Order: sequence, then C-alpha cells, then structure tokens
Amino acid sequence: MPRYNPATVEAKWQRYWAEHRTFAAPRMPEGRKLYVLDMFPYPSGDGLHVGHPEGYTATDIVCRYQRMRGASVMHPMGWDAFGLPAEQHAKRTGTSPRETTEKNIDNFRRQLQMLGFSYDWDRELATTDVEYFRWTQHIFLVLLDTWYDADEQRGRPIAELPIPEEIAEDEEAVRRYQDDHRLAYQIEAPVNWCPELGTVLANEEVVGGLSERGGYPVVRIPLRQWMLRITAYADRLEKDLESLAWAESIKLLQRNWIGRSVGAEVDFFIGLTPDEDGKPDMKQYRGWLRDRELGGYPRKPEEDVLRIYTTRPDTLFGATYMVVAPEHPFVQRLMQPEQAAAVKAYCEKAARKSDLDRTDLAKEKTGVFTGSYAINPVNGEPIPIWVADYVLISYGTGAIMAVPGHDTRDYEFAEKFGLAIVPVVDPGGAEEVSRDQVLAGKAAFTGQGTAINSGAYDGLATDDFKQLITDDLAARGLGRAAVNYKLRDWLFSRQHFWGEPFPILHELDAEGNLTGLVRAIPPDELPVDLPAEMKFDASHASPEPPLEAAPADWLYVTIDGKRYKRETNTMPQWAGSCWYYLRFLDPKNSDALVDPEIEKAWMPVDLYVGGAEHAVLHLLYARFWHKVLYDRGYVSTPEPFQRLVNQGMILGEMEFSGYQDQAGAWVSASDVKINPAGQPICRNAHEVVTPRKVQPGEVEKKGESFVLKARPEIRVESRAYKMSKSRGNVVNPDEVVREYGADSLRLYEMFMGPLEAVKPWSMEGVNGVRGFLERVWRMIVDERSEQPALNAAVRDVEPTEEQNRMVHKTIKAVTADLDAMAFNTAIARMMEFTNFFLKEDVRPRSAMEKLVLLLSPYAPHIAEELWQLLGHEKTLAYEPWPEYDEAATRDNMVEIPVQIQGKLRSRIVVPAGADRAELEQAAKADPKVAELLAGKQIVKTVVVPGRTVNFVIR
RNA sequence: GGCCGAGUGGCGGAAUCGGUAGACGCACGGGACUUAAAAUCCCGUGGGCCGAUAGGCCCGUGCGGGUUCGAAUCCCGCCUCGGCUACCA
Repeated sequence: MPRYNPATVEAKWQRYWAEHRTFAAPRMPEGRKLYVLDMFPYPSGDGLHVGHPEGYTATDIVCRYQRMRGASVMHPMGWDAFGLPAEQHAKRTGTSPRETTEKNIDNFRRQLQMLGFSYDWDRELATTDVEYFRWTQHIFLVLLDTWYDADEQRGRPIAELPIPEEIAEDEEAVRRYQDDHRLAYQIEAPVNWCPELGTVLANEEVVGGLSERGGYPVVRIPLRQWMLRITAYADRLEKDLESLAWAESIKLLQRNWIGRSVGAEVDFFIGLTPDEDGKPDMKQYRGWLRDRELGGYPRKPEEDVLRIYTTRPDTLFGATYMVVAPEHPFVQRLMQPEQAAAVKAYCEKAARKSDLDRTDLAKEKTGVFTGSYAINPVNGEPIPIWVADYVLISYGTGAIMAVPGHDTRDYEFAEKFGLAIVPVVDPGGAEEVSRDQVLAGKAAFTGQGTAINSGAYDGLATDDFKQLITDDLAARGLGRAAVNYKLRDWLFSRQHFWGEPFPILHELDAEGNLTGLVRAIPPDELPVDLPAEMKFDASHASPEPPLEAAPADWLYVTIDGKRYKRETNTMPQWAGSCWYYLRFLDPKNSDALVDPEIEKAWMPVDLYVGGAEHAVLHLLYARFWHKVLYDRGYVSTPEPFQRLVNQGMILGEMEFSGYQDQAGAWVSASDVKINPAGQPICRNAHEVVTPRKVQPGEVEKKGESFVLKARPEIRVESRAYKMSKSRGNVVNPDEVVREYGADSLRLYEMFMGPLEAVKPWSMEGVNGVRGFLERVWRMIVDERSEQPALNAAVRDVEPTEEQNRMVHKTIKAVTADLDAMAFNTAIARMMEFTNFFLKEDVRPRSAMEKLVLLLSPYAPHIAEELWQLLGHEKTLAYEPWPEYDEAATRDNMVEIPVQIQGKLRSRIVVPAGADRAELEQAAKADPKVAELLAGKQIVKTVVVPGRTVNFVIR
C-alpha cells in the first residue's frame, strides 16, 4: 500500500457513508437518545471559514463516540439562509435572491461534506424552503393567537382573554382590545432610513447619524412595525436559566440582557392647570392627595401626574428635579411658552440621533428646562422638570426623578445646569467615596448607607428604608413596588424582500386606505410565498418595504367581497432559527410543524454548540418561541437546549508589528498609544504612526516583550488578530483540505487547545498533526508494499504487560477526556500511544485496533481505512467503544518526589501500592535524603501515598 | 464606566482534590541516512550558575503580599491583554 494519501482515502469513505446511509437517524430513537446540534450557518458567498468546523468537529466527535457507545444519535444540519446580502446582490445584478442562496448552500454543503461530518443529510433544511417557512408563518399565527396571562404565568389562546364588561357589546372594541394583548402586535416605531442607499439600516449600521457604509445621512422616521411581546416572558426566561447546563458566564450574559430590577413606581403631581410660574396649584395638589388616599394607586397614571420608576425609592427626599425623555408624550404639555422654542428644537435634534449616538458616553449631558414643576410627594416641594436625552423613553416610564446626590448621571447633569444637590444617604465608612464630599454635595454616592435629610426616615439603612417607604407610598396611593426589565419587546419586522412573508392581510376601506384591522391567513392556507415575479431596483425612494412594489395580484386579495392588502414587511433573520431544531426531527411532515410523538421522544437538544456571538439574541429568541409553543401544547419541554457549549474564536496566525513614523523611522511600541479617533500615535511627537508587519525572523524576545533584532530598543507588538478579508489573514478550509486533508484539519482544530478558548491559527500546527496521522499510518501499514498490506510488525499476538498497560491507560485517558470534551489532551494521549508503539518491533493487532477505534471520532477517514486493512468489512461507526481494565492501567513501580522543607530533594522508586510507613522508610533510606537529614531533627513528616513525602526539619 | 474571561518556555498548550511545573505538538539546535535535498529516524531544548566528567546548586507559572509542611492551583491588593455591553434610573 502506498503512503498515506488523504485525498483518495477521504473521498472513498465519504462515498461509502453516503451510499450506506451510515448516519441516518431513525424516526424514533432506539434505546438511549442523544440530540446533538450545531448552530446552523448562514451560507454566505464567501464559503466556509475555519471557525465553522471547530464546533462542527467537536459535535461530530461526540456523535461518533456516542454511536459507538450505543446511543441513538440525532445530528442534523441545515441553513439559516435568509439574509440581506442575497437581496443586495439581487439589486446589483438582477439575480434572484433564491438563486444566489441556493448556489451558496450548494457550496457550503460541498465544503461540509468534504470534512466528513456524520450528519443525517436526509434531514437537511433551509429556512428559505417554502415548506419550512410555511411553519415559521404558522408559529407566527400561534404568537398572534396568544395572550399572556400574568396571573397564571403562561400564554393562553386569545379566545380565553377576559373581555371587560364595558366593551363587551362593541365588536370592534373587542377586536382592538384583543389586539392590544396578543404576543404579536403592531406599533409605529422609528426606523433608520438612508435615502441615499435606499434602504433601512439596523442601529449598529448607523454611526454618528451617518450610514456606516458610504457615510450618507440617516433619518429616523416612524413606520408601522410588528413587535413580539417577549417581555411578557422575561421572568420565566430568567428563572428557567437555573435548570440549564450552560456556562455560568453565558447565563449571566442572558440575565444581564433581561436586566431585571426591583424598585418602585411613584407618581409626582403636575396638575392640569399650573400657575403662571409653571408650578402646580397647591390646593389641587392637596385635593389630589386626598383622592389618592381614598381611591388608591391607579393602574394607569392620570393626566395630572408624572409617573416614574426608581430602584432607589429611599432617595426620594433627594429628588431635586425631574427629567422626561424627549419622546415623552407629556413634553408638549409641560413646555411653558417661554421655553417652547428651545424644547421643540431640542426634541427634534434628539429625534434625528440614533440610539447609538444618544448613548455615546464620551459626550456631555444635554437638556432643556420645560418651565414646569412637579411636586415631590414626600415633602411637597415643587421641583423643575427638564427634558434630556439621557433618559430613555423605552425604559421604565420614560421619566425619572433625579437624585444628583446619589446617581452619577444626575450628578453630572445637575453640576452642568446648576441644579440643587441634596445628600440623603450617609455613606459612613464606604471606601469608594469621600464622605465629606458627599455630605457637601460635591460628589455622588451610589452605594448603600444611612438615611439623612429624610424627615422621619432618618437613620434607616438603605434596604429597610426602601421597604418602608414603598409600603408607605402604596398606603397613600402614591406608588407601588415594581419590577422592570432592560429587555425590550422584539421588533419583528424588516423592510426587506428576502424574508418570510407575514401571513397577514390588512383590511382596506372604500378609498383603499388601511382601516387598522388585520386578518390572519388561516393555517391551512399557508404558506404565503414571496411573489415569483419581482423587479429589484438598485435603490428605491421610500423606506417602505420592497414588497410594496410587488405585482398587484400578489399584493391585493379579495375575500367575501372585502378588499385586503398583504403585509409587506417580512420577518427578521432570527425568525427561522428560532425553531429549526424542532423541524429537524420531522422535516417532511406536511400536517404539523413536528409530530408530537417524535418531539417527545427526541427533545430536548442534549448538546448545542455554537459561537458566543449568539449567546444573547438567538438563544433568547429561540427560548421565547419555545416557551410559547410549550404553553400552547406544541412541545413537551419548557426549554429547548439542555446543554450549551460555546466554542472560542479562531484567530489568524500570530503577527509581529512595529510602528514607523511619517519619515519611516521605527517607533517603539511602548511609545505608541491610540488617540480618540482610533489611530495609533506616538506618545512624544503626537504624530500618527503606521503599523508595519515584521517577519518573525527579524524579532527576538527581550525581557517581557519582543524587540527588533537590529534595533533592540524598538519594541514590537506580537498578537493574533481576528481573521478578516481586509487584514488578509483568512484561512480557507478548501486549501487546508487540499494540502493536508480533512482528517488533519479536524484533528488540528481539536488539538489547538480547549474548545472554549480563543486560539490563533498555525499552518505549522496543521503540518504537525498531519505528521502524527502519517506515523499512525506507518505504525500499521506497510508503506513499501505495492498492495494494501499490514506492517510486518503488526502480529496476532498477545501484548506484553507493558504494551497492555499503554493500551489500557490510553483507553482510560481518551475516554475520560472525551466525556469532558477535552479533545486536545485526548489527542496528546493518542500521540503518546503512537510514539510508544512505533518503537515496538512487535505490535499486537488488538492494540492497533483499539487505537484505530479511539482515533475514529477525530479522524474518521483514516480510521475507516485502517480498520478495513486490519481485516474488517463493515464501517467502524457502530463498533463498540473500547473498554479498559482499571487493574491493567496501574504501574508496578512509581516514582515519588521526596521534599525537605517543601523543596524537591530526591526521587524514590517504590511499589505502586506502598503505604505511609513504607514510603517514609524508603525516603529515609534514599542516600541523598539521608545525607541531608543527617544531624537534623525531623519536626514533622508529611506522607501522601502515591504523591509525595516531605520532611520538615530543624 | 460596568460585566465576563485570560496571563505558564521562542509559540499553541498540559498539570484530577493544593503534592515531581512545562505532558503532547510546533519551532529551533546537533547527529544518522543521502552524491545532495526533502522525507524519515535518533539526541537535545525554561533561565542562570558550579563542575574535567559524573553530577550538583539557585531562580522560575503577569506583579506585590498572605495562608500552608508544600501554591500555577486558595485568599487579599494591583498590572496588562481580550471579549461583551453601553446613561436601564
């Protein structure tokens, strides 16, 4: 047999697996089930990236291993195929997005198949398949048909929503009331419209009010949008994290994103008819207090109060002013004639800024006084109301009480505009702040302490105060305990063509205008496909969705004589990935999104692997949909993904870079810093410097850092960067496979380091594992023979005791590492095995077979080939995983370190089972130890059997 | 600013519960084979020092302290890098 040639071996076995449907999963699990899922990729035009196979190889190893351990394994793959690039390509070239998408999918499939992953390709699906998004649309209808019952903490059919008596007779009012409670609802929300590009942009695509691409102006204009009420599930999404086997850091990320906080709502009286000075009438105020005392705290605030949310009700006495967001509905009312012009101008300016710009922390606080006042309910003091964009309309009530003494943002604002600062919390001995400054109103203290300047509450600890004042406010009908979330409802529509159409019709009146009422397309009439004939303009002139230009026979529908217009927004890319794990179980079902019996048998996903970039949004959205489906009886588990592992990013090769000034002279990296514009500048000259790539041969290590060999005073940076086209450090898997083979690529990606770690790529490393595979090959195969033949050293003999120990040790270690997903160390153990047996002149066939089986999950092609050569006819994919004998792994003699005063002084070799007394005696008998102990007094002897002996002497 | 993670040879990394730091691989150096090169095989490889050799000593896991017979590992205080997040009241 010739030398190891991955190209032929890999093609051969890929063909074999496909022909024999080796990895087809059964409809229902047979025995122990295991559902292992990869985050399916977006099939971009660039093709596979070496980052993709990292997670895919890890899951493939787990699947192949578990099949050998008898598990019934579900391991599917598909495509998250909707996406903007295909649509932009269509605008440029006229090629339909479907065509582009299918071409990209074909390329991705080819690349994945070339890597030998054991997917059940019969289950392949794409979110763009009409038969798939039919069910995505179906789930949208479920969301539309569901309201959240806060008392029962679950989603229920809209038909079960209790209707208030006063509207029960009015059919249209009932419909609108229901619409207000559905999990899918419509609002007017601002979008980032870029007229120049003719497209609507996501928030992160807008920088400084300009488009990231091209730098064109972006305006925020309101458009009708679909929203999903994910906030209704915030509590459950947070609580149920506890039950999941995810990394704590990822759970924390989700918890922070949900951002639950506990505090209080408080109403501040503003009155309907303020006095000329903008202050509320005190008589009205007292009347209001009485009304509240009797009537209690209303669910929705009346027009004469400003409702705020705070997590620090204990600082109410320090509230010296209030702020409302520029979008707050009261702004119009609150601005007094004198301030009106300034307030209007401020609000208009704020409206033009994107959310991102508004939250740019580098900038100073801005705001304007409205001219109006509110009354602080704890002390009856009128306090001014300002408008400022540091208050967000989308959080809490869109208005705050400002406590500059105990909130850094309010403090900055009060400082800038000369507003009163009243300290109400004594920091006591708190370390982070100077108590004197806080008490003098010269610094903000945000921690907990003791109440001061707070009337009868003085002296209370922060937590007690919070509790007490919340109760008191509730008793007086002025406030109540409240919970808030950072999580916002999910903006679920996009102004794109290439997405799932909504199964929604808008009712038209006689003039052809929307009446505001919608009609859902019944589930049995799905799917709603995209129009087949569609022209794409390079740019269109309005932010309206492209489907507004769809052919009329698609756009307009008449039912029972009534005219309707289709919804022209489409769903966001997240939609399809919210439930694909369910469809994989039953991909061809035309009666249901998944057969309940099958769902019950396979769910939940036992292991889900993907990049940490999806740690928040994708996982949160999918969990949300899953919970709705759970509430509505479509799925049997409250959570979809039992265990989650995030693979770390693979960076480009290590690079050295130095800096040169404009004259071309080297500048030491230690003298370079980054200026606010993000450019590297020289610390001394304040001159912009240029990074230059330096070859590894030109640098050497000096102390802590690298320097130029020729100029040792010039420090250079050594670092690996994220792979990117612009940096030119992208590694293409096609090339790696062509040069080294798929098995080498797989093995290298697992050998680089722990799966979760961020790791730099190294082509030399790939070459290294290729060398390992060649050594394995030579260990078993006769390279010089023309015909396939075993190496003459491989014989049908019993292993020697030493060989047997190596075999069993290796099985034990590789199995344990695999269970811990510590693939890098498992590979190292197999290398040790190979290094050992290459030196053996006689290599028992049984030992070689064991190694081939251990290696097969990592490098399946070469393993199949060697397995066949060792005399087996069938695939090894379902061979039993090798067992080890614990007794056979134990060494007869072990080396034990002997320490004196904790310092290593000698090593003794003793029988493996030596007890304390034997160890101590052997240690004392060691000539070196005896010499060092001579004449000394042994104070203490520490003996850890199997580990160490330590003498403490005087 | 907040949160999370990480700092171990020239490089990627290993080290179970606190018990021989540097497994395994790369790179590098030396040697064998070869007309030669590649491939392959063998040997060496954290730093410093003593020694003719055999061998031995000291230092060493980002920095400074601490706990312990013993610390890469535990505790306290810093530094650096990376990721996520961004005025959430």
